[in-house]
Amino acid sequence: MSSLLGVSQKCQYALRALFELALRYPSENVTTVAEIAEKQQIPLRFLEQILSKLRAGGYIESRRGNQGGYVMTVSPSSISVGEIIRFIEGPNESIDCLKRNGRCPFTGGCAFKDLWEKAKSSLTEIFDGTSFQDLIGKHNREGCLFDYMI
Amino acid sequence: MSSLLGVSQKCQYALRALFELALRYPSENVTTVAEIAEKQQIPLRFLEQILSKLRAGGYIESRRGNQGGYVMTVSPSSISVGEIIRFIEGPNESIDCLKRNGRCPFTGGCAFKDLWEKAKSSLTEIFDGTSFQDLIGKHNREGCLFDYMI
DNA sequence: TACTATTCCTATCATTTTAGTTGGGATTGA
DNA sequence: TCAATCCCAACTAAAATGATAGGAATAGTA
Repeated sequence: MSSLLGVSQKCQYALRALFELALRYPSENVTTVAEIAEKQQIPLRFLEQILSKLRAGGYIESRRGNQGGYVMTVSPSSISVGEIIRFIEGPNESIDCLKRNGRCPFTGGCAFKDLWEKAKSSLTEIFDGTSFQDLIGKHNREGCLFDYMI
Repeated sequence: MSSLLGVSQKCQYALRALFELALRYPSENVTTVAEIAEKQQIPLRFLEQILSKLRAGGYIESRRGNQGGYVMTVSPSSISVGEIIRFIEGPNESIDCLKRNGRCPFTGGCAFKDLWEKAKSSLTEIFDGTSFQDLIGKHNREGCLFDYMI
């Protein structure tokens, strides 16, 4: 990663997978990992781990065994993209100034701190302000193919 | 990196080093790598490489040999933080959707693309809108110590 | 000239992170 | 019973990160 926005592939997979399940909400039919993997072009065994983690976080539920799969049980409008990013990426903070007990080279405060905070809060605002329902709305308005419904 | 804002340690060092030189602008006296390293708490040999790169980019100039060092030759008001971040981090793009020829899982367009673009442009706006002169202004207003002047 | 402080160039390296892969076990519906 | 499916944990290959090291080139100074 490197250019400003730091969102790992894994996290992008998680978001796409959750989006795929959100599209089916509030149906109680489960969707298999294989189907999500195919629709969203994610390596299947890697996706397994990601869905397992999302399940642990309470964002989705699973049904095991034959005819099993995953299903979203909370409303897509109640989950924001930002929440999922934080959940998947964890509490890592790459900016020294923003770390707890981060060291600033100047005792009087660092010239960059405000800037990093501003950038971070701007992203937080955008990502926390976008729910999966919003994504679905956009998706629909732009006339994407619902090939899974055909 | 990992949590939203993806700015490497190396890049933070580059920004701090350049800021340190900007503080001395428009003086033509050079500053040694050793002094910058000490003031900004950056590993010296690593900083050497970073300054070398900034020089190649035309942001600073060097004087070699005894009594040598680095000096800023362009106005701090003409260089933005965003420009330096891009210069140091390079053209890497971690978001699939934003890559040239990036593959979106949906042929009709990806539900996330707009979101990534919005986030990216928000950061660009913030970082490109902040020059090193702005940082110095902030630094001064907040009463930081200019211990190198004492 | 010799000496020393400095930047410059290139290679190497250790650690961590990333992005998976693999193997096998547990569970369930038919 | 059997096949489809999720579940768990370990392993791994590649890349990125954050340096470290050696020595060459340069320039001021005695």
